[in-house]
Amino acid sequence: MKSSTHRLGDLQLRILQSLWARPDASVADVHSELKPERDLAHTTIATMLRKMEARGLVTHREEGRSFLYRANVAADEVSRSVGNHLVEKLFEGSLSGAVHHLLTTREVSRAELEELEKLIKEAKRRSK
Amino acid sequence: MKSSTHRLGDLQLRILQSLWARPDASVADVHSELKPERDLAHTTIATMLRKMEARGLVTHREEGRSFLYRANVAADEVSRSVGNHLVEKLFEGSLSGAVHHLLTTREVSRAELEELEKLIKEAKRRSK
DNA sequence: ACAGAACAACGACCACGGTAGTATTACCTT
DNA sequence: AAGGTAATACTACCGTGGTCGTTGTTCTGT
Repeated sequence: MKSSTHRLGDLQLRILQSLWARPDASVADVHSELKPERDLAHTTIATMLRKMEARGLVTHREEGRSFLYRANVAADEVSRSVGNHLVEKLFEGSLSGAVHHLLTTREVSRAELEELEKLIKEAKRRSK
Repeated sequence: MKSSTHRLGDLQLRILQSLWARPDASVADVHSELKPERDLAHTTIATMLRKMEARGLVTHREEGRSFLYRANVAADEVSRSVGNHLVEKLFEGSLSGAVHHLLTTREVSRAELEELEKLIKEAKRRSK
């Protein structure tokens, strides 16, 4: 729905993922969750969230003296947008080209291959 | 091999694609090829190429009074890097998650599905 | 020989992701 | 009441993608 949900920085994406996992999250919540992987200042998270709110990615409501942030874009929406953009730009819209590349350049377990086969069978059935 | 080939802007990627299609290309070549889709100034391409050279993405050699640019990163390398980065960040490393998302949110033709099945069979055989 | 085209070099500017320090305010504890 | 604590607001800064204009140089056509 929203325009250009694709260009998202790594931190923004990570913050969104943190928000998707819960109904609400304060700055401190997000900060402490990200602490192990990225040792950022509290204010960095706060600033980022404010910037993200300005772009419509999140919203907040007041709860006492804290803000509780909530994601304003769905995980589906973002992955669709980013994924499509990638396939479009990198593989000229060819899905099989994209998948082929993923298959040949990554380690793919047997289980994952089986899973993929199932997915494709299902897609075929659906498109029937 | 090179560090962080992943973060590439749209224009940079487009320029690389243009370079991959030929052995050498002058600024004018790239500019005229991109003209229909993006009406950019000649200097924009030149500046971008210079910046990209500073980052090791391309190289140039002098040919008379023009520069002939050549891609210094392989197409494979870039798509692998970008693709992996995406799967990592967006689907926590799950390839099937990524493919699943692509399958369910895009229009996929029957022919493409067949193509995918073939790819998977091949991958299974190879991993045997 | 001179005007103009072609081209690289350089600098400028904007947007934005990322990062954080400082200021301010409000609350809590002793 | 005072001092510490926790929270947001504001400002600033850097890197970089993207976009050009200007300038200087060199080549070329008449």
